[in-house]
Amino acid sequence: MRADARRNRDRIVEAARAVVAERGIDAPMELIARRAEVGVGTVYRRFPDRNALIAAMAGQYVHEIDDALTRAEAQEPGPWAAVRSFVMWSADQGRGALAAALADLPQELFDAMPEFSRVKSGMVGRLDALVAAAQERGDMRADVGVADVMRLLSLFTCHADLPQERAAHYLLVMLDGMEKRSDGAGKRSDGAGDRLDGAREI
Amino acid sequence: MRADARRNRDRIVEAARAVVAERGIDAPMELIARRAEVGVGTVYRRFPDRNALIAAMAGQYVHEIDDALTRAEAQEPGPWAAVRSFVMWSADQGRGALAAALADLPQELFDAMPEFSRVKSGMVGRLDALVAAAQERGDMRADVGVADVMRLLSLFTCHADLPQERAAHYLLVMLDGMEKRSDGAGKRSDGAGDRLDGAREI
DNA sequence: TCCTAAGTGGACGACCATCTTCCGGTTAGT
DNA sequence: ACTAACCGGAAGATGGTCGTCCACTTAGGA
Repeated sequence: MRADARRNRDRIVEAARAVVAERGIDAPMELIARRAEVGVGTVYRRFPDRNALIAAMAGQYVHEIDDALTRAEAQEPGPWAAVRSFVMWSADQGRGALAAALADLPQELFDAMPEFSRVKSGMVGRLDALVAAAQERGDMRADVGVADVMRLLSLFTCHADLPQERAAHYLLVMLDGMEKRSDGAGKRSDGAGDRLDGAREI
Repeated sequence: MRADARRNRDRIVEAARAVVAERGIDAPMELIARRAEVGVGTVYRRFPDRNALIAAMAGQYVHEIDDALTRAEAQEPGPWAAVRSFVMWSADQGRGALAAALADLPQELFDAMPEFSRVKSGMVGRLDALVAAAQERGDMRADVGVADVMRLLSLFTCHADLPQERAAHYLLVMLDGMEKRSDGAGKRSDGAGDRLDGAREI
């Protein structure tokens, strides 16, 4: 493969990520090509069809997330700190928007990417373990689960019209709300804060 | 207008609301017709084109919201209670999803509905006054504004995959977080809760 | 430098989803 | 019983996206 071709391939995957993040999973190929500063023909030379491109992009993305989780596990002092750090990393740079877009992949395409689902479910499992450990240690409220963490993550980051730093603030507030406090400040005036039940359902 | 025609007209508007809420502003006419249990022809007999239907639906919707706000103002004991009540009413029955869908109306259509924008901005103004009053009285944190209220509302209610009662819980937690507490419990461990700045920008 | 395999852009035909029209058959209400 | 109003849904018109094709360009070895 020629050097310029390699370069273009990378730019295309990069562009696909950006465009899918902001226009959803159905973003037209031409938009992706244009963002990569490349003709449509070039895209189709590298990827047999649209699905192949999406698959390549999703594969790269899920690995990136997986690595981030590994880093958080290794570098943070404890499970709760790791969860926090991972969540904030995910909220960065519109990664949440991409996740949300990928969430409505056609089932057919999803099935065609066994590795994607493998890495993804492994990652979710590890995050789940982290949450459980944090709760075990008493660092985190017991009535929220991975499902809540993931949901808030996608909620706060999948809207292009929500300024990024604002999303980060909301997330910090929510994370803060999930933290267990020993001073009793966690008691809410109308008990609403205690009704985050039904967690753990993935 | 014959009685059955009148009945069908209402069902069509109702169907449009439901379908737009769950499929977005670009939902196909046939889906709306089918939901109303009516042929496409019937829809076009009542509304000259797609835009006319959307406009009728949006007009009805904005008035409904306006009325709800009026009710909240009248029936609740104070401004903060009114805000809470209005927010929770809005979160009900997928109204947030509809609001989100209407948020990306084509500008052209938006301009063609002067009444819609009039009622809407009047409503936002009144809500703003309510928030200001609540803050004046010391019932609500001073560092959040209507913008935050509206954003959270749409955030939590515009996702079909977020179970409704879960969205309501999150909202309650957030509303609770906006409430001013005199016992000092509002002080958060890392100060994140104090960084909700930039409010009031509509 | 020259040569050529590899690469490139973008016009274009095929295809599909949706809008809107139209008309033969049905029905509410007098 | 009569008819003006109404109904459903087939079908033409339209617009947008996919993927192909080919004339032109370029990287990189001889």
